[in-house]
Amino acid sequence: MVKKSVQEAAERAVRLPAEQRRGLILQAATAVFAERGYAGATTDQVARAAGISQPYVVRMFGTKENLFLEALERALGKLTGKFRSVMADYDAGRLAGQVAGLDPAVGPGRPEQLVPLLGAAYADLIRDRGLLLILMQSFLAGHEPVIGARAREGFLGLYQLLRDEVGLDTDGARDFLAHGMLMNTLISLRLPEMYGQDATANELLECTLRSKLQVVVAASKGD
Amino acid sequence: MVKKSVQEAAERAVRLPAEQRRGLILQAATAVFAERGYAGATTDQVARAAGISQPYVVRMFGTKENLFLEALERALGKLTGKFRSVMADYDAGRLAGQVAGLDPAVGPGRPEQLVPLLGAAYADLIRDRGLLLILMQSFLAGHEPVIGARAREGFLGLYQLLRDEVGLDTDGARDFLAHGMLMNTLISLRLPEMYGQDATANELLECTLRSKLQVVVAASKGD
DNA sequence: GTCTATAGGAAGATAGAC
DNA sequence: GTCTATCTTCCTATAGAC
Repeated sequence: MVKKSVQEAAERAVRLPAEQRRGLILQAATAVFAERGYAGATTDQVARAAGISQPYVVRMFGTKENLFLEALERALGKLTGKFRSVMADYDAGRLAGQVAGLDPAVGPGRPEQLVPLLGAAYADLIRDRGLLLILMQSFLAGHEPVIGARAREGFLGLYQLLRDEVGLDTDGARDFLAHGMLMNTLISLRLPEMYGQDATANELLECTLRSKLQVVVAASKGD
Repeated sequence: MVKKSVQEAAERAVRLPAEQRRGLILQAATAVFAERGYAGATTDQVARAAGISQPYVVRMFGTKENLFLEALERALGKLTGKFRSVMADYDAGRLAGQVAGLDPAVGPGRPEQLVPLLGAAYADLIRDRGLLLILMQSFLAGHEPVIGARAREGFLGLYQLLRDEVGLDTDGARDFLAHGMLMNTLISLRLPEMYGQDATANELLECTLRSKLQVVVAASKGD
């Protein structure tokens, strides 16, 4: 029966190695949770986004809570990974072209030079749809016993990274986090999608995102 | 039957004028939505918090969405109201005791003097449990068609207030919002409740909340 | 490795009594 | 002005086939 096999090809997901499938589901979950929050997202929405059936999502991750946790873990890992790789590049002198005066001995020190680099790296992460936003959603889920606890740890971990590895002082780390939270808020509010349509929104976006505006606007519009 | 009347007194809400009841429900809704988000909160939780039945909540506000909208409206109104009253007090010279050099002609200008005052006023709003957090929850609900739209408007309105009424420049308004978003995030994460238990959390809280720490910690612990 | 069917349990909203 | 009862829809999770 040709008809049946066509139907199957359309409705049935191709068999994939479990690890690869997990990755795809986590990616889909990140996007869905980022948009709708932990409570607002359904495992069925994740399943559709990943192109598989709802029970299979649950089967692979046990519970919705655990799925969120794993997506959160992945996001935290990618963020800290990116930050550390920027620092490694900087310390190895591989960013010579992008930084004005590269000698921390004179002029601005390493932390001060790293801040704009890390800020740009942060904004760049929005390409991975939902990565920053699922973090933000976890921060707003402080009342959830398991997820909230992990979110607290993760947030404090970021602060420690800024302080101990980047070398920022207390106020510097705070300011970096503050601007990160503002960026997340603007993205969550979907202001980048209004770019060009509202003068106030434009002003705020330009001033907040500076060099990374194009990236963020493009990513938000589903590029 | 004494037993029955006691039971009724315990289970049945006292009759209240509709307007007063609306206010109580909105207050309860603010707290519940602030904690669990729009999607995560249930009308039943709001009803319990307000001491009435779930259908009555729906009866009074039509839909859960509309209940959230009205609570959001109230929060936006209280916030802008508080900011404007601080400005009025400042301009009328009623804050002489609280500001160092009060003459905008010499030293720091009006906007620069207002910033810490508004910051303290902002932190003070946490006394009204959930007021700041329901705003934050609305910002994270950008995908909701109605609520998201109002949240965008509200956020841009705050930016305009800072720019046009307070008189901050673009960067000043951005920084103020950024630190507000950080404060909201810390509160949502329940870090104030950890105060005294974690060195890193303490450092971040002290540096972010400065003079208002006691207020925030007390309010978070349910005072 | 992936699906269909479905149990079991909320949650929002309505109807109608008091 | 406020409640109880309930309809309906939706969602997580399980069972079991292919």
